Parts: sequence; structure tokens; C-alpha cells
Amino acid sequence: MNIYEKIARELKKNPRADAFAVEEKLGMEEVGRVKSSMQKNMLRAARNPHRETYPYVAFQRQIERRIAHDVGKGARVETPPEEADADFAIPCFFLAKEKKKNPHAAAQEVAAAVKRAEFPFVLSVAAVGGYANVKLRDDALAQETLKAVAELGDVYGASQEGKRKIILLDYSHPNVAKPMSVGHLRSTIIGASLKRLYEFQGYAVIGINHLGDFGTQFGKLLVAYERWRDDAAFKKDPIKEMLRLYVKFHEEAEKDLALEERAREAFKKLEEGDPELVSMWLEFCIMSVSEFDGIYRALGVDIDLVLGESFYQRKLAAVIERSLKEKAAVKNDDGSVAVNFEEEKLPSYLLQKKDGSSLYATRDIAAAEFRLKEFAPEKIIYVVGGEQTLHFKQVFATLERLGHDKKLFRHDPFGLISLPEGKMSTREGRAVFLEDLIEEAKRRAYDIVSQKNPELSEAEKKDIARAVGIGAVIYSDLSQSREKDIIFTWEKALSLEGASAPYLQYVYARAMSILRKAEKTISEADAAHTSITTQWEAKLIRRIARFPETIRECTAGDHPHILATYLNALAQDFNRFYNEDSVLNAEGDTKTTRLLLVSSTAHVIKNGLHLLGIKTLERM
RNA sequence: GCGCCUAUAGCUCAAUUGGAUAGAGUAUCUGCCUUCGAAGCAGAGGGUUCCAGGUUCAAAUCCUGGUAGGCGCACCA
Repeated sequence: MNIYEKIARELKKNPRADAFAVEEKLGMEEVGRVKSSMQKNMLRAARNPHRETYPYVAFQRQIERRIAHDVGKGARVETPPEEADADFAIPCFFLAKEKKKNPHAAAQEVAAAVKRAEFPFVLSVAAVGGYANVKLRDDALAQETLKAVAELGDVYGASQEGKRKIILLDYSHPNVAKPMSVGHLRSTIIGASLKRLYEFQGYAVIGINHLGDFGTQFGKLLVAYERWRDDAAFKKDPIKEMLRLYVKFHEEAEKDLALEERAREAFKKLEEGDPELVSMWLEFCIMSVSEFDGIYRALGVDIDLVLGESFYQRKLAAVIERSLKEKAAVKNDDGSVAVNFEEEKLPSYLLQKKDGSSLYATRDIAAAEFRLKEFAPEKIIYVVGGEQTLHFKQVFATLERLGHDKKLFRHDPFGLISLPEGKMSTREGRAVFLEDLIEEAKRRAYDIVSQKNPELSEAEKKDIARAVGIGAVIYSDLSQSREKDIIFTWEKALSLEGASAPYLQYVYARAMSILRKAEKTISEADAAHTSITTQWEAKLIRRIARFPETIRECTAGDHPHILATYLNALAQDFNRFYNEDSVLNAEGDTKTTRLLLVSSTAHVIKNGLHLLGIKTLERM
């Protein structure tokens, strides 16, 4: 049961109660529930198997330390381009300058220091121009890496970096009374993936859905509902009917200017708790949330706490009062309350309208303060479109004036998604709805499965179509860095070839197929016998070894696309290996090594896709 | 007018945040299924990294000034 249904039930029992006070009370119960499950998760996470460091990074650090000790601080170990034929490169220009030598001489000095250390995992060291290049011993890297994957399996790549740290992630936040469109896809999918990525690194993450369930738009809807509703249509498809009413309102408002004023009044009355308006409003919310839940289920999106903007309604007066007292805001002559900036170089904005009703920013500030108080997080991350960058700058600056550390808040903006014919507008009927996108994705994937594997049962085909179709939608979004604008096309969003979800799922299915056919089961102990003999094996093991650091890079700047790109490269390495080196026909240590490589690739693909929110399939 | 974001192969995007000869997919052309799944693999062609200056041993990346597109700039969210 969602919170709006609970409010409605409570109001039925006690019709004279203040709806928003009831919401506050019920919301606190939700918060309590989330807190206790968060504590349980933290305890469990602390016991999760993990590694403090993984082989590849461990080697890198040891070399770094040695150079710092023998030659000088400040040298960084990097990954050279492929042509350099090395695993680590240390650019020595900086050291050269410091020691007043030429770069090549400095590189020679660094190379000599690494050589002197006689690391068992180092094969060779060479000074090339201003770089010192280090090549690792294939077998040393392979043995340690394959052992780590075999040992950790589904948690290979995980860490405890975020142990005992709490992160609040604010994402998705669709608007009640409107269908979710592809405009909400990015926030939802990026947020859900970041949640998994942070959790994988030991953070306790609370995914919050700050529903757009309040504001003047509801005044509009309430007015339209009273005047033009079609009860039969509402019963049949409430969201469609709400959409129709919303569009209708704007058409009528063009002709009748008084309508906007009616809407503002209606919203004011709603804010004050008018029972009749509240009950209509609750009905809109109940219908919408159940629709959203269906979409979240389809997309595999996990959200812990759903609290709409309305939840903060009874906290706003205190926020405004305190803002005035702390001199963060000023009261204008007309009764509105404004926040003005000077040294911050930001435009002013309003916390309260002249009629006394609230605004989006007020609710965001109340929400932020509430979250800080209840959860004591390390950080609150807002996954919200770039068009709201200014809004968040203003809100964060205001929160700072109210005494909160600015470093607690982060806005992860992403580019606008629009259609080839222009900006999306629900109002003007120019939008692609998520429900339709998901259906179309499944349909296209189904056609392809049926064509490629007609012998599969109907149920299997449907399962595969769901995983592939939805996976494709998620992958196409997550594979590009979030700050760029996207022009939506069905072609792009549902691409099933090239760098796409099915390409990765296919690698997983092939790997699993080999493992099924192998008469030998492999285990952790086999890792001791690995021996790398071909260049394809050598490339593949290096890729697998770098998975843990890839995870870390993703959360460094909240960029899941780094993982998406990595997985595609891994799949390419695997496919080359698969084509060149036969696994089942190999013998002895070579066969063991290759089986381990296959099972490790499968694990990494599975873990990686899971972090992006994409399902893997044993067969497809 | 001011602010933020973006500009890389015909098209869609990457590029270890200042590192070596800028890489993938797609499209085009050419090969590979009697051997682990061809939703695959190999190869070819394709670049003034928007323009002009500057900083640096080193610039797609940083600075300055332009150009083009997108998004914002108090009683919407």
C-alpha cells in the first residue's frame, strides 16, 4: 500500500483531520522503516566478502611507492596506449624538471629503481623516451586475478570503501497525474545504476523518489477535473484521462484568462487542506503511483523511500521563518519572501508567493533539511536534468546560509532529451511515453528471438525478449556520458546490434554454454595452475583485472557510462579470444586457464550488467 | 543582455580528467559457419578534435576571444 492510500484510509476514519499532518505522521513511519532496514543492510554489508585491494591496483601501488621512495614523489603510474606494449607507464617529465635532467635520463632512473625492487610480478622495465614502461608477468597477473574472481564470484570488484557511510540518492521523481515519458528515463536509470554502484562499494544508499505531487499544476488539474471530467474514462484509464484534462485546461486557458487564477486559488485551498480537494488530489496520486510502480518493476528500478513534495507541506512555515531570522531571506512589501544573492553572483528567487503559498525551492530546502536530520548522510546526490542547475545552486547556497556544509550536496545534471521535431511537451502531445517505449522494446526483441531461435518455447522467448529489449533501452542511455543532450529516436533507443545490451548478453550466454559443456568443473584451486600462452588470453586477463578500478571510476564522477564502455571492450576481448583459442579442445593447464577465463568473463559481465540494471541470460 | 552545458570519422558516441600514432559502433566494400552459439569474428577506406590566439616537455582536454546549437535567468516544477 502506498502512502497516499494510507492517508485516504486514515481520512476516512477521521474526516476532520488535517490531511498534511496525517501525511507527516505516516511519512515518518515510512522513514522509520527505511532507517531500520538501512541499519540492517549496513551490518550485513560489513560482513560481505570483499578485497581491500585487487591484484592489478596492488601491483600499481607497490611500484608507485617504490618510485616515491627511491627517486622522488609525484610520479603517477598510468596505463600506456596499446602500441607501447606495456602494462604501466610512468611519465617522468615532472621528475626530470625537478632533478634538472632530461626526461629520458629520469625515465632510466625510474626504470632502474623498479628493476632493483625485483618485484615477482614484473617481467620487464624499459625507458622509452620520457616514459618508464613496466610489463607484468602474464602468469602472475592471471593467477592472482583469476583466483580473486573464483573466490569472490558475484562480488568480484566490490569494496568496503563506503563502509558506514550513508548516501541519499534522489532520482526519477516523476510528476503525478502525468504519464512517465522518456524525459524521466535518464534520471531513473542513471539514479538506479548509481545506487547499485555505490552499494557495491560498501555505501548504505537510500534511493529517494521525491514525487512531483504538488504545486500550481494541481490547481489546474483540480479545476479541469471539476469542469470536464469523464467519469467512465477516468475509471478505465485514469492517467490518460488526467492527461486529457491537463491538455484541455491549457487549451481553455488560452481563451479564458481567468482560469489560471482559478487554478492558483484551487492550489491555495488544497494547501490549506480543503477536504474535497484533498480527496480528489489523493485519488490522482494513488492512480499515478500504481502506474509508476509498474514501470519501475519493468525496468528493475529499486527505490527505498517515496515521499512527495506534499510531505513537507507542514514544515514550510518553519523554514521560511528561520530563513528570515537567519537573514538568509527577506520579506518584500507585497508579502512574498525572497532570497537575494550578492557575493554568490546568483539571481534572486522566491521562497513564498505573495498569496502566501509555497514554491518548489521551498519544498526542496525543507526536504534537504529533513533528510540531513533524519539520516545524517555523507552526501545527498540529486540526479536531475541540467536545466535545473541554477535552481540547485540557489537552493544549495541557501542551505549554506542556514548553516549546512555545502559539500553535503551534489547535483548530477544530465543533458536534455528531446525529439527530432523539437522539445518534448506532454501538454502539446509531443512526447514518447515510457510504457510505449518498453512495449516496443519487448516487441522488437521478441521478433528477433523468434527469428534467431524459433525452437525456444513461447515462455522462454518472452523472458528473453524482456531482458534483451529492456536491457537495450537501459544500455543505450547509460552508454553515453550524462551531460550531453540526447535526441530521442526509436532506432537509437532500441538498438540491438553493435555496442548494445544483447551484444553483452550474448557473450554471457556463450560463456555459460561453454561452461555447461565442459566435463570438468573448475574451482579457486585451479587458479594456481594457470598459464597464459596466447595474446588473446593475455589481453582478456588484463581487462578482467581492471574491473574493480572501473567501478571506482564510475562513482568518482557519477558516470555509469564508464562501466558500459568497459563492458563493451571486455565483450570484444572475449569474442576475439573465443574465436582464436578453443577452450573445450585444449588440454592440461591451457584448458584450465581458458575455462577460468571463460568463467571469470561471465562473472564480470554478470556483475557489470547487474550494476547497470541489465539482466543476463543463460540462453538467448 | 547575463549565466551554465555541448561541439571529435558520413551518422551515433568514447578517449585513463594534461600524456605516446585520437578509438568503438553504425553505414560502405572484402573475407570467415563439416570445430566451443554467425545476436559473432577478421580486414579496408574514412580526422584541420568548430575557428583564432595563448600556456606547457606534452593540448580534443587548461586560459582568452569568437562561431554554432541546447538550457536557464523570482510569484511553474
